[in-house]
Amino acid sequence: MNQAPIESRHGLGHEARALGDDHAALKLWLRLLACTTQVEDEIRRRLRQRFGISLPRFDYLAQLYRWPEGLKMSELSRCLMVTGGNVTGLTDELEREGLVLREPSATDRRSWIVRLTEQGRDGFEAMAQEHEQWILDLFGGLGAADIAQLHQQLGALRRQLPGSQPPQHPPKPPEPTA
Amino acid sequence: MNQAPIESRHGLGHEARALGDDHAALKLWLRLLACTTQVEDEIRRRLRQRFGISLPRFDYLAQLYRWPEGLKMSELSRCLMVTGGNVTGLTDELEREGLVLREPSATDRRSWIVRLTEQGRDGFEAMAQEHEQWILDLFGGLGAADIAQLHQQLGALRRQLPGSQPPQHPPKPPEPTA
DNA sequence: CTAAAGTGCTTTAGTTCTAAAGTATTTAGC
DNA sequence: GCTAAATACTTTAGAACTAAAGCACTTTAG
Repeated sequence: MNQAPIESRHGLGHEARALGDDHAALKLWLRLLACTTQVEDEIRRRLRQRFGISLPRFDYLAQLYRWPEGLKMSELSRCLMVTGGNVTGLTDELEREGLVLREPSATDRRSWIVRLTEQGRDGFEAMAQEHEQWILDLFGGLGAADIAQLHQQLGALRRQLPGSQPPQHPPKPPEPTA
Repeated sequence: MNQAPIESRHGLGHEARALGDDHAALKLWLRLLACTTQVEDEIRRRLRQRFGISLPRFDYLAQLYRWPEGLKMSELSRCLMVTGGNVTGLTDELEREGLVLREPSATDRRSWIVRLTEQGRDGFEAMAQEHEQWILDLFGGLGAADIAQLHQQLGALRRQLPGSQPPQHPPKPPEPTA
């Protein structure tokens, strides 16, 4: 009948890109990818079903939420790890939907400051709350100790990945009013 | 000048979707996502630069490589976790480039069996070898013990994710001739 | 001050993907 | 055997992204 969401919760997934040999790092990578993909697809599905929003837009709103005074489009581009062209498109749509607002920069006439509208802010808060509950559900089968340990180990992985700089926030990281 | 690859190796990345509170599961998820994205982008970049191939196509070839007798398109769709429409498009292009081959199924006239050509097979082997070396480089800063432990912990995470079935291979998993 | 280089955003063309609908063939029920 | 439903692939429209080029403005060097 239909080309359905493909029943993404099967057991195999990415964990199959290996050749025959059993190199540990490769297996680790494939498992890492498989876990992430599985969770991400589930979140994506729920966001669309529950709120009719895509994950990229949710991420976009989440970033703006953390900087109530707004961000330049170039800062958004860096935060979201996407190209500027992509930010232009997303901003166009979210602005059209009344969730964000483009304001001209006072100091640079090339630049825009993007901010959440009140509607965008309220809407995101509602979504974020449920989103966090989903994460708790998805990872809840792990105990608190396992969660902490995984978090710590991924931190170690991250630090040794080439090009890992210490996090550097755009203008300044204000309290997200939370 | 250009809207460059965005200097993907900065420190922050996805690890910023959180609100103000400090829930451990959410932080774990964001870090997991950040690690995966970082590695994946790097692999994607190297595949394109070194071999002029995209990650999706590499994954496609990798799956076929594991089943020398070929796979049905629907099986590929399941293995790669993408829709059938996507497989149709990828197959069209890879076939045009001479890397794979569509053969009619002997038992079902709706169905195609896709296989690597000799050229596809040889090409993939060369790429896969280098690809594995990249992974070793990227994860090499971790010791063998850390790698094993992370692998084990991600296995635990995976098993408790909702809908985790034991891996189920399409027809039968033959030795990949490696 | 002025030219050149740089920065910030937008536009364009093209890839990868999805969901939904369409076509052909097979399978099941009666 | 014939119809109805299911299956296997393809097609279409559209979202999300990228790389590259373009335009407007700003900064830097002479």
